[in-house]
Amino acid sequence: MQKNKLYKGSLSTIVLKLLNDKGKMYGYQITREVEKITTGEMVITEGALYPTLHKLEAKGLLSVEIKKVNNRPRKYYFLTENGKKETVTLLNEMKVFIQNMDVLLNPKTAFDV
Amino acid sequence: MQKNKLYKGSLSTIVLKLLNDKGKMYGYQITREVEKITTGEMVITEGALYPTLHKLEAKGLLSVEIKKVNNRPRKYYFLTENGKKETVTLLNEMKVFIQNMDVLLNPKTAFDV
DNA sequence: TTTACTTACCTAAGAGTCTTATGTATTTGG
DNA sequence: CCAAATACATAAGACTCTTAGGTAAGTAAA
Repeated sequence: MQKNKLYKGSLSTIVLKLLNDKGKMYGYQITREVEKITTGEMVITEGALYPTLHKLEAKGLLSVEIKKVNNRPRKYYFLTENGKKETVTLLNEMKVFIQNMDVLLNPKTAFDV
Repeated sequence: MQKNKLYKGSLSTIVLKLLNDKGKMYGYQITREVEKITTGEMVITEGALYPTLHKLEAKGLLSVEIKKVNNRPRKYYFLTENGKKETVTLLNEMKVFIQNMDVLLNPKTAFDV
């Protein structure tokens, strides 16, 4: 998370949304996918991601399935039912935040109307 | 900062932008203004705001002017030259963040095109 | 006139989230 | 063969906010 700032608290929202869309993903894949989608502008560090995945699993929002690929283990994560509900909640919170930032940072003058 | 989430790191951007637009403001006024602009949806706690103002001042981004109003002191803050530059930087970072969140959270399907 | 609320400043302990720096181990590409 | 990529992980520390106080003066209402 360095090149372009990731405001603290947004990582869980990103992870849950990706899993919501893709069904199941493993950690390393998530870091690649975020870079791909944002054309390299946003970078998720592994030091932030893995603890976040473990935390979400501990909260019962994610489940894990370990598969061996090329003789190496991969941990595929996917949303639980509670995880799906939480995804909706967090996406809405982000939407409200962005709306609030919009009115704060792009105030409309009388001339705009 | 409770009712609707303020992602960590965004408070300085909000403060600098308000001061950029209003010229000078005092702490309590900033908390009122944010609530007013966001129709009460975003609340800045004083426990977060005052340390932030002191930090921005220590960094040389803000200057202070104390005025007595109604026999009580008010600390008016305003941007220094460096503060104006930093405001531009932080506003741009926020803009990029929001753009990245948009492509991450609102992916376009082939049918959208 | 006492009580409660608003204005206006402040600090400190703790929680939460990320950065930075490592570490391990296998596979792949040149 | 060696570097890079793949794939997981942890730990110390920094930073930012929450929560919970505290001080003090003015204002409104009962």
